Amino acid sequence: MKDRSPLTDKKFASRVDWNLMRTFVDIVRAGGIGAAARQLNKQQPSISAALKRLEEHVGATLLHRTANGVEMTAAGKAMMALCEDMLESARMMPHQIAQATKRVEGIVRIQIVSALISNEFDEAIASFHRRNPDIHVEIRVSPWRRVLDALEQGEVEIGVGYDSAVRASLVYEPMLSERQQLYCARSHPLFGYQVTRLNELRDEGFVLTGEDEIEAITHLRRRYRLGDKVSGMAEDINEARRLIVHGVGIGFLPVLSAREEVKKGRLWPMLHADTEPTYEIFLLARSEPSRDTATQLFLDEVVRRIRAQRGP
Amino acid sequence: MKDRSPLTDKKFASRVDWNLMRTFVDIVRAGGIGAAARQLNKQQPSISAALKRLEEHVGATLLHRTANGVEMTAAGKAMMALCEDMLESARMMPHQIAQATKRVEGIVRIQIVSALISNEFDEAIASFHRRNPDIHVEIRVSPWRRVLDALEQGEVEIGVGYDSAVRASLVYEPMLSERQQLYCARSHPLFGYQVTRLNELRDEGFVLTGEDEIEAITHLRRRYRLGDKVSGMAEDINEARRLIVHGVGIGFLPVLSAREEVKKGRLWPMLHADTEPTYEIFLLARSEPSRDTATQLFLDEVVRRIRAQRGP
DNA sequence: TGTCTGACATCAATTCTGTCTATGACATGG
DNA sequence: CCATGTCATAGACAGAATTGATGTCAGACA
Repeated sequence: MKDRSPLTDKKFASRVDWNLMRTFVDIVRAGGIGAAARQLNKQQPSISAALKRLEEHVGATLLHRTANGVEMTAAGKAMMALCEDMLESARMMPHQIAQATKRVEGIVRIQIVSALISNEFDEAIASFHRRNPDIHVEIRVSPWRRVLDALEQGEVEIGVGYDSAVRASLVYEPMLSERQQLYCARSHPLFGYQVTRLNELRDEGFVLTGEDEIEAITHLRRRYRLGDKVSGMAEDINEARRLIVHGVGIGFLPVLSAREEVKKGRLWPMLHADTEPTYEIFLLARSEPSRDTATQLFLDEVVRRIRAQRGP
Repeated sequence: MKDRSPLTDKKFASRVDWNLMRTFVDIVRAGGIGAAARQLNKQQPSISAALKRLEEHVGATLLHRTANGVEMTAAGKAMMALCEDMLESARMMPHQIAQATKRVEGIVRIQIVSALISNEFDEAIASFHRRNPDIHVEIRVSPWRRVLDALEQGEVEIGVGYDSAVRASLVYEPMLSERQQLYCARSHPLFGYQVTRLNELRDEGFVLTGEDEIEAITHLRRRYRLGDKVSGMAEDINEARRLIVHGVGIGFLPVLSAREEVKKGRLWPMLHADTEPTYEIFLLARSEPSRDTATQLFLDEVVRRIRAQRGP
């Protein structure tokens, strides 16, 4: 009965050294034992031995040692998922405890694209401020490229917007998918008509959103030579909408942000709904280690809500 | 900068000894430092020191030491929640790894009350068998009291049924809430009529379910002196329904189990829907340490599904 | 091929840190 | 007011993890 290693051990959780699980995550993330050792300022044999101990307790090979690093076995992947959960809990501790202990002070700066419509986000801000009245919340509006820059520069903690690529320095939480539509004013000759051939619009005067234009739209415009004739320009969607409503030109707007005007009969969607360009709006933050407690709590709040919304 | 204790530590998760979190759970669950020490076969100062180390790292008092044990502070409660998450992950490891590594063999015996209708449960069994074809699944039917006994005796691993109390040796996962209704057959003079005064039924011949009768119903019957005249008896709901359908007597049945017969016009619900007795059906298992991998995996599967169902 | 490099494993010596024993302080209850 | 429970502190100790040196193996490159 000395052999208390295998998987049938009922008291596994109370016998293993939980630190081995943290080390395991480090090894996998680093991609190898030596690599992990360097990151942790330890000696390589130390990590090697730790992994061995863990595998002994578990009773299965977790990682295959290859000539250039390690790769997870099936068991390793299962292990990794659980270990990452543990890490996530551990990471939360300072923040959660700060919140429970004292009133957290600090500042959360948010940079956001204009005219975003999201109930979850609004509610998250409200509830966050209710729970943490001493945290100062600041919102700035800018074109989406500026949102990304500001985040990476550390000018703000949180971003909301679009991105064409995925940067390692940021984390992306999908918030909602937005659609855009091409609108014209009531005074426009095509008001009330659906346009099927985009070429027909080549000579129309366009209201553009400049730097704030989503790339999908830019491509679409290039393709059909739309907007060669620019009759108006505003980087803020709300202002662009004003220009379009007042007949300065036709132009693309997010459907939700135009809904009210459409209902009032002041804007007309010119394209068939199936052809509306779609893109994802993300909640953005710098990746882990550089977040302070205020930011982390805000992030928790929003992520929790948008996940709850997306789930079902 | 030697002082790297407080809450603002960005690398908290990678500096603390994760084992302290397990110990923390043990202390809270045991209700005191000494008590925890005894359970863990350690000396009291050892645990005391561990808690102190943890509190130092966290930078907050987690537990108030009182004359008879400890009690959690606000910070302690926040900590406890996260530590329990970690423990839960750790507990899962042997089972998850077993599943990932080999085809798990074993047996899961389920004792269940008759005529239970639950899609989630059915699907869970199907998907469980798909993922673990080598695990033998056995289902037995019995009155609810027998379900509880069988579980506690270790005759079966899983139970589904009702309980009037809460026993420490079992864990309860709410599965669905069932309603019962009083039915009569088509041949009955009251078929088609709603009974408002239960007293009127005092002289009716009843079909009873004996030991399988839910306590709420027993009370209801006693109160109105129903079922003094017993004209039929069957512990299996399906058989009781048969007796009622064929006019042996009137009797209570779960609404779902009678639905088909009602639709076919062979049974009639005599009471107003608002007065239908309601009770919870639980998924039952013995508490933690005595579960084998097969049982744990089955439990995971079912719980995951019924939680997903209940959540929204 | 041979050799070089980088990856991981093994081993003995050392350092460290958690544990134990013993003792003290403090509250509660009879 | 003493008995009995709680937890805290201090110093000795032992075991476990880390170190640093060395060994093995696979792939890359010439």
